Amino acid sequence: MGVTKSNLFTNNQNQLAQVAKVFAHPARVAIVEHLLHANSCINSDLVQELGLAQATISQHLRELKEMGIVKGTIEGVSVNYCIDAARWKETKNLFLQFFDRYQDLSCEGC
Amino acid sequence: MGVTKSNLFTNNQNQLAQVAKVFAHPARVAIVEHLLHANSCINSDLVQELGLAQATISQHLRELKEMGIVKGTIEGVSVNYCIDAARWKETKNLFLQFFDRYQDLSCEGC
DNA sequence: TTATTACATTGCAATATTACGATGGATATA
DNA sequence: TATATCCATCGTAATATTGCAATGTAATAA
Repeated sequence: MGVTKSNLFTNNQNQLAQVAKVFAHPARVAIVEHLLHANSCINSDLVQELGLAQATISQHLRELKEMGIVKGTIEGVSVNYCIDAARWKETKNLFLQFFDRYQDLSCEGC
Repeated sequence: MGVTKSNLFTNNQNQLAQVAKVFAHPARVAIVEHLLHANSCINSDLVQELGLAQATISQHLRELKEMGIVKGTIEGVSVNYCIDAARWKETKNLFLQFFDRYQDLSCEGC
């Protein structure tokens, strides 16, 4: 019926899926990459950079903020966005652990 | 209007987003983890393991196959699924490169 | 005060995703 | 041949996501 049955899965699986969702859209990947590159920027920079409407950028930034990967600081009229370094490391480790958990990939059946 | 504007982004960004989509659902994370753990299994194993309907598991397996991370081999009546080791490494590296591309996270503005 | 700038939020339309029952094809077994 | 098993696909329903115009808010500039 279109609703993910989160209760069937482990916390770790749900957590990884939720973080993966953040990177599951090229606009958000682009925003994160731009922030990593530029250290910080404002909404209108991203509108220029990506070519999406202001409202759309704002919405993607909101999701990134909700996930904690990005944080915004009010600076006069504008809001300065940047990567939350601590959360970035956490996220990175979540993926690293997932990929490193199994080293012995030896499929006999295939 | 609800359609991702892929043309606005780089190949790398679209590629990463597409792979991330695979992990953006806990059922697919669970399937991949089970396959990594068990080396290989059949559809009905996953139905038992996850508690989702057979048709739903089949659909998730299809997406994993389309992304190349999982491959299926016909074995008598059933289909034996396993992780494609080469693709797994590629995917892992895609994420590692993304996370490693920027080491100097020093936000002065925030 | 008025205008401008920078964003967030809301509301809408289009599309995508998730889930399952039902059906059907293919292979094995009695 | 008849029956059972395994699984892909189709059709359907519910929900989620994407994108934008319009509107609202708050701070600054004229």
